[in-house]
Amino acid sequence: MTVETKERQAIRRSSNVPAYSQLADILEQQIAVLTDAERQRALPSEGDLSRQYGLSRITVRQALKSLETKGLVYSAQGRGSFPTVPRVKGISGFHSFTAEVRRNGQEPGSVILATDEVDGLPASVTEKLPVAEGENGPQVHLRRLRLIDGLPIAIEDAWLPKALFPDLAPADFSDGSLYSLLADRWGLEPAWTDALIEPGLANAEVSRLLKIAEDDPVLVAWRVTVTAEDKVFERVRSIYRPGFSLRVARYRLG
Amino acid sequence: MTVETKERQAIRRSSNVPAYSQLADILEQQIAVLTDAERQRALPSEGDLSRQYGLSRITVRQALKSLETKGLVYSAQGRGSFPTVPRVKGISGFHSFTAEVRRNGQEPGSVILATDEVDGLPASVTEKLPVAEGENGPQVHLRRLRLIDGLPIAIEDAWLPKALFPDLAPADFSDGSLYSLLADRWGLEPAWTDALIEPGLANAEVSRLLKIAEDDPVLVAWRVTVTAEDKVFERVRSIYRPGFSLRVARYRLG
DNA sequence: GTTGACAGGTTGTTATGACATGCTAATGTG
DNA sequence: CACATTAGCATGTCATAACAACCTGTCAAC
Repeated sequence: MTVETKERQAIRRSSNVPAYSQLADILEQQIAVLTDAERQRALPSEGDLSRQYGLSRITVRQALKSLETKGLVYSAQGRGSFPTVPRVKGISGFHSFTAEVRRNGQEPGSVILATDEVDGLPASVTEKLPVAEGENGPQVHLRRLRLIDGLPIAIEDAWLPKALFPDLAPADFSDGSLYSLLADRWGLEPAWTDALIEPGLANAEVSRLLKIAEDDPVLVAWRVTVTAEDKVFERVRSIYRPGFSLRVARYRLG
Repeated sequence: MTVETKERQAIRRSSNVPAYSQLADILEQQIAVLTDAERQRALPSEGDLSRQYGLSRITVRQALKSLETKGLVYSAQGRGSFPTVPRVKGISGFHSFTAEVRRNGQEPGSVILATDEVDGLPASVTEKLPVAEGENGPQVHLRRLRLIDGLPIAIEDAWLPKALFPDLAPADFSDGSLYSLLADRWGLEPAWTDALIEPGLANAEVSRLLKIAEDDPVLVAWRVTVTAEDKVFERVRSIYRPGFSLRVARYRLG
C-alpha cells in the first residue's frame, strides 16, 4: 500500500483516544478503499509506521493486532502485514440492522409492532438460550418488523434486561437506532454474540406480516448479545423471509 | 479462581512454544473446568501471574489477550480479569465436524458419496461466495453425508484448491478427519470462515439422503474457510436436516 | 543452470520501567 | 451511623531495548 507522505494524518497525543486506536482507525480507513489487487501488497512495515507516526513499535503492533482481531489484516513473519480480501457480502443480522442496511446502499425501515414489560423471559427463549442465575429478572420486550427498501425482511422479538438499563421505557423505542440510544445513555455496547439458527415454516401470522405464503421456508435465529464485560445486553428471536441470506463474516476458528 | 500453589505447572523456557502461549494453555485448561458460579471470581492478577510463573507482565498480558480474543476471558480496568460464561451449546458446523460432535459426547459418522477433480468451481458456488482473481483453478471435490449417532444430519459438498494442497488425491479422503490430514501434511489450519445461511426445502435427492420428507424445511449454508494468511482453504455447501440448529458462538461484533 | 551461503529486512518474543486510569474497601470525619 | 476521602491495587497505555525466527533476493561456487 502506498501511503501519501504529504498531509498524512497525525496522531493527537492530547486526545483521550489512545494512540494505537487512532492509528488503527487511520489504517482501517486507508485499507477500506483498496481494491482486491492492491491488497496483495504489504502495508508499511512496523518500523516505517513507527517512524512515520512517531510511535514506538509496541504501539504500532498494538494497532495492527487490533485490526488482525477484527479480521482486516494479517501478519506474516519475515514478509510483512497485509490486508485481507473480503469473501462475502450481505446482511449479517448481528450488528445494527439500520447501520448495516445503509452501508449496503439500501434503505432500512422499522415498524414497532408491540412494546411491553415482562417479569421474566418466555420459556421459548430460555430453552434455546440457557440463562445463568440471576439473569432472568424483569425485561423490556420489543417486537419489530424490519424492512429493506419497503420490503418486510424479518420479525424481531427483543428482550432487554431492566437490570442493565434502568429507566429504559417502551417509549424510548419510538425512533432512531436502538443501539445508538443504549450506547449514548448507558455507555454500553455489544461486543460478542452467540446464536442458534434453525429452519422453520411460516405460520399464519408470520406469512401475513412478511407477506409470504404459509409454509414458506424461513430462517429462525435465536441470539444473545453480551457486552465486553460479559453482561447480557439483549436476547433476540428473528424470523427471516425466504430468499434472505444471513451472513456470518469473519468468524474465528480454533 | 483459586490456583493450587503446589505442583503448579511451570513454563518451559527451553521449549519452542512461546511462554505466553504456554501460559494461555495452562489458564485455558484451568478455566475450562470452572462452574458458572466460580466464573464470577477474578483470575489471579497480572502481577500475581507474573511473579508465580516468572514472566514479565507484558508476557502475562499477551497470554490474557489471546484468551480474550478467543472469547474465554475479559478484563476490567481496576477490577481484574474474569472468565466468561458460555451462552449456547450445540454444533457450530464451522469447526471439525468429527471433533465437535465427539466433544458433545455423541458419535460422529461420515459416508463419502463421491470424490472427483474439477477444473473450476461450479457457478452455484461462485455466485454465493465471490472468487478473487486466480482463485478459481483446479479443485478437489468431496461429497459427504454427515451422521450423528447414525442419524443423517447433513449433506456436505467441499471444494479444496489443488494450488494450496499439491498431491491431494481423492484417495486421501478414505478415513479420518480431513482437517487433521491437511494440518499434518501441509501444515495448514483454518483460521477464519465467512458464511451465508439461507432457508430451503428438501428436494427428492436431499429427502432420500437425509431420510426426511420432500419439502421439509432445511438449512443451506455456504461457507468459505481461509488460513491465518487469508488463503482459501476450502469452500463448502452444507444442507442440514430440519430440527438441527446451527450454532454461532462467540462472534465478535463491532 | 542449479545450489548454497549470506545479507538485509520483516515480524515474533520478552524484559524493564513508568505513568495514567479506574475500582474497591478501609479510613476518617461529620 | 452515614457519607466523603483516600490508599492500595487492578488493568490500560506507551517507551526503549534486545535478540530470535523467518523470508526474499543476490551473488558466488559448483
